[in-house]
Amino acid sequence: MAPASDAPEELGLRERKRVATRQAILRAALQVVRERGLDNATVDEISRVADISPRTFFNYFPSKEEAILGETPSLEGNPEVEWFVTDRGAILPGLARVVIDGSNRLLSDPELLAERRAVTKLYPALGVRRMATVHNFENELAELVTRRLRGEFPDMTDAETADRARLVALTAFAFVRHAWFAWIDHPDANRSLGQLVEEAFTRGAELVASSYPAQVG
Amino acid sequence: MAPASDAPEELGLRERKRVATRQAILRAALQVVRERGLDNATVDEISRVADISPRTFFNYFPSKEEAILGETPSLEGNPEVEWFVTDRGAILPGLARVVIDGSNRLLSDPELLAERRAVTKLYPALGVRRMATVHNFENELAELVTRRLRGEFPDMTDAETADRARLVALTAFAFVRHAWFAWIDHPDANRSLGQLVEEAFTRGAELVASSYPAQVG
DNA sequence: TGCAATCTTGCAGTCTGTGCAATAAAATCG
DNA sequence: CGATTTTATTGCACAGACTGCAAGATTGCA
Repeated sequence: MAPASDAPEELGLRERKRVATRQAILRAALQVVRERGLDNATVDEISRVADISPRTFFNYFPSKEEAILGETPSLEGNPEVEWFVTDRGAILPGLARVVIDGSNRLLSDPELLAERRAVTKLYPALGVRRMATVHNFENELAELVTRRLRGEFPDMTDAETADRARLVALTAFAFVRHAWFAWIDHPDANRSLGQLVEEAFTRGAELVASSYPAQVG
Repeated sequence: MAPASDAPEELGLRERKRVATRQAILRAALQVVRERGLDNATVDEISRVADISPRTFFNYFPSKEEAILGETPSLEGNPEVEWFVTDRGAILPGLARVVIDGSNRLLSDPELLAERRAVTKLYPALGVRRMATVHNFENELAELVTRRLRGEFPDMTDAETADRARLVALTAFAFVRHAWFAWIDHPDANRSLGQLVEEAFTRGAELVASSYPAQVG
């Protein structure tokens, strides 16, 4: 067996080509948007630059926006997940830890990331689109919280559990989004996305605490 | 001058027709989705049912989804807005009040609303779309909070103000969304959307308080 | 009644996205 | 290595969303 490490070793020719093509499309999409503007960034043009047929484009991405926006965040393969569902500490900070880990893992290709950030800032319409794709991540969070609550409060009804899980997930997600926006606005290499997420959680907590008299239940 | 009440009196023929056509499209869209399913709900079909040309459809709605989803929530004409910007009480509950008022105003056509709720529940893809349209409302909230913060803390830099305003808006928005989802899931006439919003804010505050030790700043 | 403003509609055209089948390339196996 | 199976690329045809334009119909108004 090949080493089970996470280093991308020992990929077949096919796999390697696939990764390369995907990367070529991602780069081409950004390049075309940058050069021709978002409106003129057609699939035909992107495909031409990426040197593939337009039909092949849709074998890699389900829509033009996905190619421009890149991969959606996901809990997939996040090692903190299993810890979180069995942990019994405060739930929001726990969830923060999960997301922070995911954020730091996201830094696969800093170059593309920076360009994407610039493009997102330039065309707010893309941010709207991102909202939609990121909705899946939100659902993943809710599902994760549900799993934990089921273990922590086995006597709750399913409806109650789902309802509470959504409250937790939505709240956490709001803080994550705040961090994300701050990161988009500030091309500030000093603070990583993970750090911004951490800040958002604590500042969010302070905000809520200052708005509602502390009434720990 | 005509009475400044909100009753739709004294509209010209043209205006009345316009309203009627818009309503016809809204109804037709939901009907077609319900009868033929979301995938088969084409603009052509909706237009046929609404008895207008497909071209006219796009004179009323910029996209098919807008017609299915109906009007986007907005702060437009919300009387609580002016109160909020000058109020100096806790900010989150104040924002809650603004949104609750808006929620209650939303009950224009209960029949359409109920059907839309059912359709949204049946096709999760629509919920994703809604996220996108509702993003504008989020920005309105952020803008509103910015106005208030500028008055309340004139010494803050613009960047700080904008950053904090977004934190407030996103947090409030998370609670609103929780209420919205609960409302979608529970066709429970007992609790209005406004009440659900109110609950979401208090429960959200409790959640945060229980997760972070009370440290009122 | 007649002119001006506004609406509706058809038409032509662009672009996204999909199913299908042929072709090409890579993996696998004897 | 050569044959076979699996998977990827591509072209083609087509459905459907959406837009600009200009002609024709309606409504508002003097």
